[in-house]
Amino acid sequence: MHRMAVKDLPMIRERGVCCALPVVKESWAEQRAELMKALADPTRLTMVASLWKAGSPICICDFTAGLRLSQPTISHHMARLKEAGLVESEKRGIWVYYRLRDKMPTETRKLLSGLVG
Amino acid sequence: MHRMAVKDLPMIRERGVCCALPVVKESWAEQRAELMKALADPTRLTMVASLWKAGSPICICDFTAGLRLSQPTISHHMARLKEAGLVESEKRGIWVYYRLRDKMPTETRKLLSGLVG
DNA sequence: CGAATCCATCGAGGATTGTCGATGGATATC
DNA sequence: GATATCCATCGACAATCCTCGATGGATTCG
Repeated sequence: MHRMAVKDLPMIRERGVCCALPVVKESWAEQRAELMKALADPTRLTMVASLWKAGSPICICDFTAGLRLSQPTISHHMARLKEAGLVESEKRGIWVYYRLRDKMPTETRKLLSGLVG
Repeated sequence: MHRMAVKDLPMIRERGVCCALPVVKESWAEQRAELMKALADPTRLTMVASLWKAGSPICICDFTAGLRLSQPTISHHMARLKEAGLVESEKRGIWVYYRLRDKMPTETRKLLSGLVG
């Protein structure tokens, strides 16, 4: 990537006029930040990574057993992932199985790939 | 990616024994979650995207002017990015220029590429 | 039917976060 | 030296988040 050399930094700049380069809020930032928040937790990252690597549904009870957190906390984290559109669930008897969502935006899938794979 | 069909889900499972599949906390999760937290904010995402696309240092005063936030808030967000090892700064007169950090882990750079590019 | 298991939801406590105004240091201009 | 500009830090406030115990619905086993 091309990068401006340090010595090329403007030495002089008109004081009080700071908009030499227009910086505006990115339109996608809000939505993308929501996705990042859903992934900004070690427990949820582990959940996503496990589901990704397993390639098959995992009972939530296995997360409750394997991670060192209470059952409500595990349930809360999984609900958070579901709300973000990352996982989907299916009830099977008294058990509930979670898996990565089938239909995911390409960019989201790419992001997960970079995170986990 | 191979995905187990719904009908292949185990119908019966021994009650009270939930560790059919060992799920353990991923070793990289903690560190990676810190990086995700740094990126889990629309303002900071915009900052990183602007620096990425510009390919050259940007005066922080341009962020203060362009984004609709107070100067201390902009400064705080940038400090957060710096703390996460995503940007580095250089003082030039009374101005401070920020740029994406030169030496960044490959995985981090890949993540940014998927986010911004 | 009664007991046991799995799970989601509720309510609460403590920690973290995003935002701002106020303040002061550093630097350049007059 | 006095003044003005840029910026980081501090203190504070409201909002959000992570975690847990308690509770109740759903389901299965005896």
